[in-house]
Amino acid sequence: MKVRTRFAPSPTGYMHIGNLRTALYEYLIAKTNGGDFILRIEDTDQKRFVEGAEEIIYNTLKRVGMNWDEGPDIGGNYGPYVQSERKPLYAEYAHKLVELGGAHYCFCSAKEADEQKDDEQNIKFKDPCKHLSLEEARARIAAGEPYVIRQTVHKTGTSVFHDVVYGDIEIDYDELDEGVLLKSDGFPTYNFANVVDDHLMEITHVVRGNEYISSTPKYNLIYEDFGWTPPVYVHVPQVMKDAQHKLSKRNGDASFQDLVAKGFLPEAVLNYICLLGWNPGTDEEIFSLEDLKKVFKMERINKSPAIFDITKLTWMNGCYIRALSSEAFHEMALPYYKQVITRELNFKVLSEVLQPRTEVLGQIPEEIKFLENVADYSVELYNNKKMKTDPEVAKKTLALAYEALKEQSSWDNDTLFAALKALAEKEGLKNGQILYPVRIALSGRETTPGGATELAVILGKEETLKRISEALQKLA
RNA sequence: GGUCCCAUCGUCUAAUGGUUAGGACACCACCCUUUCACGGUGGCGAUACGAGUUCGAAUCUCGUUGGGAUCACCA
Repeated sequence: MKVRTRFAPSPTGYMHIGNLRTALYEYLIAKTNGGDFILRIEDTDQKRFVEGAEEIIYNTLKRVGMNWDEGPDIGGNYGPYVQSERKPLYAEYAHKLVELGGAHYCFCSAKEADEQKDDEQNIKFKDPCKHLSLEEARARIAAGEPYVIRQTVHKTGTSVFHDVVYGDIEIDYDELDEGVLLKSDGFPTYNFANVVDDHLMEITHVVRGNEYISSTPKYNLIYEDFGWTPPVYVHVPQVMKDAQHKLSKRNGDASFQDLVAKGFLPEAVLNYICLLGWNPGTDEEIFSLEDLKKVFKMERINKSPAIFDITKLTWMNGCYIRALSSEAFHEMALPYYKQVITRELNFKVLSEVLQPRTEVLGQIPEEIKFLENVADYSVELYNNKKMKTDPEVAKKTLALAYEALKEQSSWDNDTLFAALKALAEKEGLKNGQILYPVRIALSGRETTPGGATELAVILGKEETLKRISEALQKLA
């Protein structure tokens, strides 16, 4: 049987990290088994629908290269792939389930049911409608009375099911509540739509967060009552913000699109989240989606929750940035340059200097804004013990450097560095006594991406000489 | 509260009864070096606790503690 997995998000306007990781695992389980990955939109809750949310889902999956084989936009043999378009189907199956004894009509209001139950005291809603005869129930429906269809838990004892990650799980049937399957607006709940669709779409592996573990026996009961075969279950642990809280939009935690907006590369984010709760069993950590298709094994998914660590993602993003071709990096970095730079610079050299130093693209503007303007700085900066410089030394060496640089006709790093090095030798100075002050003069900062001569190349001859003479005035 | 699940360095994790408990991030030190970074070398640092089974336990069993999930006409 062909492996088929599905990613079934509800369009609530946001793709969070845990969701994306679930999608990744679903994709990989399909692709490592030569199967199909299906996209299904679960929009049965009309109140939560967010305009444009579907687009975010499509764009995110496309951005990371997880192409779906069937879905709302491209169709397939098991459509439609949007649950609101499948509405009549659920009603049909729900009524059928009533006939099969797996569900019953209920005329109680949501409020009535809610008032009866008590979580603390473990009191469940006991539906009086359960005892209505089918004829009576149908008569009331025919009379126009609003109703829902509730699941009937008709078994006792212990339900056992197997999960790829968690092993065998046992839950007593009397723990199961008889939840609503078909709402009074005619839409199914997740609990029902999910089972019907997974069956009709021939989904073989259901991958979802482990918060569904406790309701899985209810779903299995539905499969059983219909005479259908349940899927293989792969419940995955939560992705946490810290030991107590899971990542969520409410906490203001970063979504995939937030991370990308901050300058994280989609490939790096995907690589990182894959390793949250899964590992290949080797020491390797850097994996492209193509690599993962070769090494992923669902049996190696962990049971315990994993905390999302932005520091490690940042490191990994740096790895991806360094692995970029210099052209690719340059192109990606350019928009960030433009945020703070209006003057003409040697951007090509700037990119060469920045690439090994950049971990997140969003850091770039802050790192380079001194190239646009030198912020006011204290002459104390010229004090550096290791370089054996102070404002007095700087005054002298900057003047020498000015003259030496003024005479240079070719303006590249090797030439400039050789010239200043030769100057130091000639004057009996340490390299640093010239280079350090020049770097301060050009940047006004204690540390900079690149050294003195690299900054000079980036700034160009005219601006370099201008900044050195301004520094000399400051030191005078 | 009932039920279910989880528990190795700060974090992500490896070790499917026998390892000086391994790797990665972070941190620290040193090397490289025109500052910073990159790169290299090294260091710090964990089996939650208590019993049991066993020649031998991070690993199996039980208990304790801690955490999480679930108990919607949300998914």
